[in-house]
Amino acid sequence: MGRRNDHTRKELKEMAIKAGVELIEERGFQNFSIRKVAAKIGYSAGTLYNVFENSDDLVFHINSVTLDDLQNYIETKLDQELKGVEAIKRMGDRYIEFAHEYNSRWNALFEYRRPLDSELPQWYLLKLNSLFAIVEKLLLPFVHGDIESAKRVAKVLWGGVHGICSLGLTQRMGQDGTELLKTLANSLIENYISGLTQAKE
Amino acid sequence: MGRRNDHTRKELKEMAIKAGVELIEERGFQNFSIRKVAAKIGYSAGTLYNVFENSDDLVFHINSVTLDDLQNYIETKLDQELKGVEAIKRMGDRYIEFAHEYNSRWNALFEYRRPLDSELPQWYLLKLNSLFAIVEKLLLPFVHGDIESAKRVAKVLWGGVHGICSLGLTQRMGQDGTELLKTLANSLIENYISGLTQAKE
DNA sequence: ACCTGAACACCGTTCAAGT
DNA sequence: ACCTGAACACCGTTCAAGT
Repeated sequence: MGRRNDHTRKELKEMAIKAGVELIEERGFQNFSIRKVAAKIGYSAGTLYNVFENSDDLVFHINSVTLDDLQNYIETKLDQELKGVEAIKRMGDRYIEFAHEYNSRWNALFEYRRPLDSELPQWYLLKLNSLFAIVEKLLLPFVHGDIESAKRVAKVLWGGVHGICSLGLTQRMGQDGTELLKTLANSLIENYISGLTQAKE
Repeated sequence: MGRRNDHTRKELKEMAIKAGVELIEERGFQNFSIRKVAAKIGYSAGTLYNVFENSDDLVFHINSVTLDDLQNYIETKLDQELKGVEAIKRMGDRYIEFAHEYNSRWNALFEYRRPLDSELPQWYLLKLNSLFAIVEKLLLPFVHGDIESAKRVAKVLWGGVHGICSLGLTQRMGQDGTELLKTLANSLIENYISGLTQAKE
């Protein structure tokens, strides 16, 4: 036993995150464990504690990769031609598609339901922020450029679409498939914005 | 060891569910285990396997109690005077209050994020249905009495409010308190319905 | 028939001891 | 300095054996 020095700290971290992503993807989050990740990369479990605070910390890093992939998925498939409400509806569609296609990893994003007082890591919150920012930008025209309003509206829409997707994919609204969920999300986006702009005039 | 027959099967089941509710309430879902529930009621863990299929089955029964409490919480606090949109907005408020007040149990409701193909128990789905039914009934006037439309709109609204509540309470939209979350949910309900009825005319 | 306790195959986490 | 393996305190689940 003892030092091997096969990999740098940084390499180790990357290997573990990659292995974790694969483990969740292949076998679902229920089968995830820090011990399995260690086995997958050929190290002992203890070693991962040199590199991550604990199991939660590793999961947050895995989730961070998933958020990057999600952002990428949404942005690259977002037709630049689309404007305004249509663009936001397309984003909703992409979110639901991603959640369906990468279901285990998307689930992992929300596994950490902690007591109210527990906090998410700061760097993780920043990453979430940049997802919200995409919608905020698209919303500016509807709120006369007021960034605070855009932020609020973005929360309503992301929250709303996420909720429909979440209850839908976990079978809590019946047997609805992704197509219906997209329809519901589109309905939410379209009518909410329509109601909002109506009221302002 | 051996038979005690202190309690009937039914009593045992009720004791376990009650103990589970308390355990989650007091120490959070992370600290829940079927072994702790067994200890709490003075039986061995094995005994609970005579009465529940497995740990998941016990959790579903605990969640069932939570859904009853939620329905009760919403209905008893729902001012009978309120009509239409105002009544639905009040429901959203109550949902968020409940999720905040009984946060651990509310969290437990959504812990079971399983692979897409796993199914929730039939009796549990029926219970969820009766929650949706409350909103559907309130929505009928807005959709010219069309029950299918009411069902769709109810999914959008429950989903939407749940999503705002879920992302909000788990700190995924920032540091927003329940008051702001209620405002967001109200905005969703009001403007969505407004947009919806506008479009129909 | 009902219940227990031990057993099995796992967890996350810590840390003395080895190189 | 880095890494391991054993240890600790847990899990969910099964089942032979006891009353």
